[in-house]
Amino acid sequence: MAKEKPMSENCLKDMLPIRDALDVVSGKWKMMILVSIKHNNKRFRDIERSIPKISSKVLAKELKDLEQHKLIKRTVYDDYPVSIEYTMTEYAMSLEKVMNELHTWGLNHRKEILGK
Amino acid sequence: MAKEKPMSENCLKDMLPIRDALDVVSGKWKMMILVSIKHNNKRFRDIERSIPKISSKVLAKELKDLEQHKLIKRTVYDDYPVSIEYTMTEYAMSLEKVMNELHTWGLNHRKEILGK
DNA sequence: CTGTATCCACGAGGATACTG
DNA sequence: CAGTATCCTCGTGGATACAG
Repeated sequence: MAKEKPMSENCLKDMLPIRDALDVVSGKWKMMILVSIKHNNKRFRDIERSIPKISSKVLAKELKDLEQHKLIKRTVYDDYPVSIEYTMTEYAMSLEKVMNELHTWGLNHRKEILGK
Repeated sequence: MAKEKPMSENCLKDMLPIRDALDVVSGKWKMMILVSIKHNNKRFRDIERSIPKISSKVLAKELKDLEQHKLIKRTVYDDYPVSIEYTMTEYAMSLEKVMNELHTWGLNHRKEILGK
C-alpha cells in the first residue's frame, strides 16, 4: 500500500486482497447482519426484525454466506421447541477494525458530501 | 460500535454509516480504480489497461461516480491533442486507513478460508 | 419459529461497435 | 485517446406462499 513504486503491476497485488475483503463484507446486507448479531440479536426472527426491509429469503442466504466465511456460527439447541442461535465467531472480531474504519469514514463522508 | 447496550436500535445507527461507506467504495471496480490511480495511472487508457476485464463503458461510469463523491478529479489539458488526467483528491486520502484495513484483512482472510 | 419454493423485476455489468 | 451507443445476460433481491 506504500507509495514507493510509482507504476507497475504490484498495483494488481494491491487490488486483489481488497476485492477479496469486499466480496465477503460488502453487498447490501452482510455488514448490517453482522452489526445486528453483534448487538446481541441471536435468533433469525430477531435479526430479521432489526433490519428494515430485509426478507427472510435474503436473510437466510446471507447467513449461509457469512457462516461459510466463518464469521458467524449457527447453533441448534435441541429444546422443545428447537431453537437456533447465530453468534459471531472469534474470527469475526478481526473485522472490528475494518468496520470501525468504515463506520468512521461513512459518518464523515455524509457530512462531506451533503454538508458542504 | 462499542458493546455497552446489548440490544436496541442504536444498532441501526451503527449500520447506516457503514452502508454509506460501502455504497461509495464497494462495487466491483471502484476500489480497483482508486488503487490504479494511486499507482499513478492518470489517463483513461492507462487505467483501463491496468485493470483486467474492465470495459470502457463501465470504467467511464465508475469514474463519474468517484468524481461525484469527490474522490478523484478530472482535469482537461488544452494541449494538442487534448489530454485528460484523473488524479486522487486530497479528500480521497481519508480512505487510506479504510483501504489498508481492507487490504490487510483480505490478505489474512484468504489464508484463513483457503489455507487451513 | 426457521426457513424453502416460486415467480418476477430491475440494474449492474459484459460484448461489440462506433464517434469526435 | 476518451469515451458513447446498443443490446443483452445474469444475479440480486423483492413479493408471496408455504413447509417442517
